[in-house]
Amino acid sequence: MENSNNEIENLLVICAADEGKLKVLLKKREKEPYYGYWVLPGEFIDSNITEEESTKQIFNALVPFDYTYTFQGETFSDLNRYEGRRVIALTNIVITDKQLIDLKKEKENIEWFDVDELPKLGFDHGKIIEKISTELKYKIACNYHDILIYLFPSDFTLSELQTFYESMVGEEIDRRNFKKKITTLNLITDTGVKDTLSGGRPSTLYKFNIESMKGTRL
Amino acid sequence: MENSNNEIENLLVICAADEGKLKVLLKKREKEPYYGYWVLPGEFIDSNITEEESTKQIFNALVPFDYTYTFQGETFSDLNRYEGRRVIALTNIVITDKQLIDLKKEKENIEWFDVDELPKLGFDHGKIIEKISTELKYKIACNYHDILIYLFPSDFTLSELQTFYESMVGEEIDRRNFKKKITTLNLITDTGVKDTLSGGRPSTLYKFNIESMKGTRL
DNA sequence: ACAAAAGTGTTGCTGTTACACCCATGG
DNA sequence: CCATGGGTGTAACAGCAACACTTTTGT
Repeated sequence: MENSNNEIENLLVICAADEGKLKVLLKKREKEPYYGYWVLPGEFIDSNITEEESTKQIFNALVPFDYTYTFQGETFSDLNRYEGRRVIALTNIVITDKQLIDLKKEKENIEWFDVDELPKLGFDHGKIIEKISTELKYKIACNYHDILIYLFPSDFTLSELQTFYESMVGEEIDRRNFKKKITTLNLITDTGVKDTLSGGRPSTLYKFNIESMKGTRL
Repeated sequence: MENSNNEIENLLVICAADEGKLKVLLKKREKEPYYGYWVLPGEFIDSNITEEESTKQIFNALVPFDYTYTFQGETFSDLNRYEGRRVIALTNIVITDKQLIDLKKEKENIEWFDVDELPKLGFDHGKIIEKISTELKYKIACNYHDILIYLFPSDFTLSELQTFYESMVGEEIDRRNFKKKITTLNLITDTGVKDTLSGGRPSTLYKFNIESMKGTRL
């Protein structure tokens, strides 16, 4: 066979870290099928648009600025995954900063959800998010530190980072040992600023040392 | 947009371990474009065949038995990757045993190549193999031991395994330390059989302990 | 007897775990 | 002054790296 004919969609899994949890941005669907359900933002693509352009386009339809980091996820191709038809879903993971999106969130039909506490999802998007978040957790657990830079672009406290890290690897870590680990690896720098928003003693705000993190793969 | 129209192909990266190296099975192309070049075996797919069926079909067109392990690789979608058209390439990595395929190789137009010493390849298949073999190397380096079971299904010597492992992680390891590592993890069992084919003292043949390896991810 | 490859143990080092008390702030 | 959360050091242990000589076979 020298030709074929398929429908393709590009789905975005837009991720951010907040309150020590991995969040994903979902959109409330405005038409049938699955009217009113939550789904991953996406669009059908045709053979004249690149995956990257499509990703940017979907993202910009939600918020008016650019993301900093994206990479391809698994492709889903079950025969009946889209209303009985086989629409192949490419997925792209977009890492962004939750605060940025919150600032400009005038739209009522998009919302962040904790990946472990999802609402009712349309199509097979529940399965997709589950697979991709598992993959992300493995990557972070396997010390692909690069991803953390994008999840924590601005200053953060050690507790924030630790809580997030713990939820990714699924186990608790001693505070002192955690600090030792990342300071030994030279991953963070004290910004000199303190955060007084928490209940007790103000916590130091850190930022990542971008140089030390490039290619720090286990 | 609620419909789209795309050409899709499924490409197989069929892998085996031999002489301590990662090998990939290529096919000599029998028509234009790229007549006579080496390419990944594959086929165009349509919306009525599953990815798994297609993978099996492509594999069986080359050899008359089944593979034991397969998983999805990256998807390639550059606008002009297929003769100026955008044909989206799904990839599937198939892990098999080189000896099996050698036994039945009556075909002249398929051949194993070392992933680091490839011939002239058609289309963008060089780039595809490079990306996927890098990914595979990372997985093996990150202790996804499962893959090794399928690359070494039959008895093997420690040197064989070590040479292969070294070429995957890109560094040399002390023989004693390597043995210590995998015996501590309980990964292998002495089969009692010796291999007298090498030059010197006969080497012990081992097999993997399948039970100990399930989910041994870092 | 020699060449080729396999087999084996010990020591130091380094990174990891376990663990508890004091400090700075707000109410 | 009390509640809340943040900050810090040390000692035992485990896993990892470095290292060289002996054994078994074929020729």
